[in-house]
Amino acid sequence: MSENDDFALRDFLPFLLNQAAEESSLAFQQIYKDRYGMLRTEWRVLFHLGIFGRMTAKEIGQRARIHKTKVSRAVHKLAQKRFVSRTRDENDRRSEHLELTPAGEAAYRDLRAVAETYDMKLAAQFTTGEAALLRMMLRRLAGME
Amino acid sequence: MSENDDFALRDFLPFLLNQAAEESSLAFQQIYKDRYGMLRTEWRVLFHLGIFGRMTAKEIGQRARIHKTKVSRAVHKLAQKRFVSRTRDENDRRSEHLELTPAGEAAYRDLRAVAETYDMKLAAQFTTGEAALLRMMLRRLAGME
DNA sequence: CGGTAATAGTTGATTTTGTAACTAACAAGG
DNA sequence: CCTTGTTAGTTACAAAATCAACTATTACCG
Repeated sequence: MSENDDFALRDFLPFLLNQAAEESSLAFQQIYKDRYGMLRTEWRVLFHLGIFGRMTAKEIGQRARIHKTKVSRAVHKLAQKRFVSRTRDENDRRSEHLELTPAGEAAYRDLRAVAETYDMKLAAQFTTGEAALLRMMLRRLAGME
Repeated sequence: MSENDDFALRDFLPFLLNQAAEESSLAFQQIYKDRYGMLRTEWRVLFHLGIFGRMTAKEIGQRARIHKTKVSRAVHKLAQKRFVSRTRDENDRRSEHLELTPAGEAAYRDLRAVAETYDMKLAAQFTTGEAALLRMMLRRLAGME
């Protein structure tokens, strides 16, 4: 039997990253799910529109690295909830521009406030320098440089 | 419209952690999927048995924070593949002890070697000290201290 | 003991995701 | 124009995750 190998699962980065991601998403997930019945992709789309303003589904997918079918379904649900409006591009009628409605804006602002507080709480476990380094390293690992 | 807010999605830790986790898991996932037809939970269970030796489904779930239905299904598939053997506990016949078969051992050793190499490659993006700090911070975020 | 509660693990129904194929619109070359 | 190729987005079907209910067994307590 190969017990006590020197390989430590608790140090394996993909494992560790997943555990940290799951754990740190939990409480925030609960909020956007309970308050607005949203899924992960939905709040991401909502935030993208809240931060960058009007954009197309494709642009969102590229920025957030979300597959187009996921974006499509998220946009559909957000539109059902009257959080986003969709208007066809008159020059290229394949694509449509997405924008937050006032209700969507309100939800975004609410969740953004929650996110800010939440993020600060997470980061407070470290020194300012450590937290900055962490974000930098995560961006590099995510290929978001 | 609320464009250009000071909130930056690319710095939001739950988002960042998820992106890093997904990106860094991708290539490794491809390997255990292609070579052994495994899912994420399956290789996790395999690794737990490989590292810690004989244990029950419940223990695995607790250590890895995986829900019991996920563990149950993963164990089922690993047993189908003849990678784990199951033997009932004679004192408490509700639970059963799981153990890697020789074939399971082989798969574990193979994947462990891949994981080690892969982890080193990921960590090589940083200095030794940075990498150690990263793992420490991730463990803290994951509640694995 | 006997009945209720707790535990290990499984199964089934519902939701969500992933993959591939599809529609509609535009582009480019002949 | 017309054929072929590309692009934005949707839909259909299969795979997987989630949640609740279930079985079998053991523990607790009057």
